Amino acid sequence: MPMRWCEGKSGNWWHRHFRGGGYRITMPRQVILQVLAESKKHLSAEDIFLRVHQIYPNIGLTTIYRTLELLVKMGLVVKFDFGDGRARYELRSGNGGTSHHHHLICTNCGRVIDYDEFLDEEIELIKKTEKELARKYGFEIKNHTIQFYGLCKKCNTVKK
Amino acid sequence: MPMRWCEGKSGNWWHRHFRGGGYRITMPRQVILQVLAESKKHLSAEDIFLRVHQIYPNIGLTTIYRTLELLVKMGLVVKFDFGDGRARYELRSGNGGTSHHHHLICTNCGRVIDYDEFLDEEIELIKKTEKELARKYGFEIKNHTIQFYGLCKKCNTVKK
DNA sequence: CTAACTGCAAATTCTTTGCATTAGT
DNA sequence: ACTAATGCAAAGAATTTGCAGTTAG
Repeated sequence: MPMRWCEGKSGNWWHRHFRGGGYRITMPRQVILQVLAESKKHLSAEDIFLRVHQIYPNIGLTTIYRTLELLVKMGLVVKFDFGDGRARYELRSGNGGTSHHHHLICTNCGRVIDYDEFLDEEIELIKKTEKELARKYGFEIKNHTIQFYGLCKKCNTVKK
Repeated sequence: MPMRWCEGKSGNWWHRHFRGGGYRITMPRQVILQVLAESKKHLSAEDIFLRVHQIYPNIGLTTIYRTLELLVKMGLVVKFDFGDGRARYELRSGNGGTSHHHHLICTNCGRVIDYDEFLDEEIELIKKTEKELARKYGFEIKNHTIQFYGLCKKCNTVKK
């Protein structure tokens, strides 16, 4: 029904991930991925549910959770915790390439900024650290997060 | 009753934080801080509750939560989320000095390792980034986290 | 066809809140 | 004494689970 979004003749870029894992390509999954792809930034399960609901009203919240869990397991989506009790989800950078997720979070109002300062240095350090951690602890590292917490300009002046 | 832990004649190091903020020094708070100081590493509210309970059985879980909230607000404790739906708490490094909290988390079994590779570089980069973010976005940065997620050696071989 | 997927409702789990009581200062 | 702090029970919120019906391959 919807589905008009960067699809090749043989399906979308993520189809192989599904086929390969023996997972079925269903309408809910397509819509959820579409929503994630369109609005990219740290959505909560409920955010996703609401947007998905507009496109395809039959999809339940449970399916959102189950699909997100699958997508995270497959590595297509990253799950975050900003400390407000609800998880956020973000599609991994388009296709290949390591994705980086750097957030600046206001602990008072919950505002989240995606920053991009010193990314190159950061990425270099992360890579190095990842390699060393993998070697030393035998971990297979899948992902990482870097987050700064504090008070945004507004909350800082209002001084609650 | 308990309280035999690095206290000067005029009270523990954290007393001034309490007095200064107009907060009372109560038994639950003392015990909770003792537990945090003794076992340092990423405890959940329930972990803390259980240990506190052994020392002083009357303290309720609610008080644990309320005290932790206060301690976080005061900056004495750092709150973490490792993605398993329960928050973890850690006492900030002893006294002064910026504390750094670096974790390597197995997404399968939940094991958490505190790593210490490339800390100097990391700290330097963090400092620089913090300064820049404060300048650019007007944030007053209070804290940060760096976490790596992946499969630990065991979970990786068992290949679930 | 048949096993994976879905939706609903109920259940869990973690955390917060209301309120009467207790205890620092 | 005056209030902050506590404990209990109940409420809330996010996420998970059981199960019968649905659908992709």
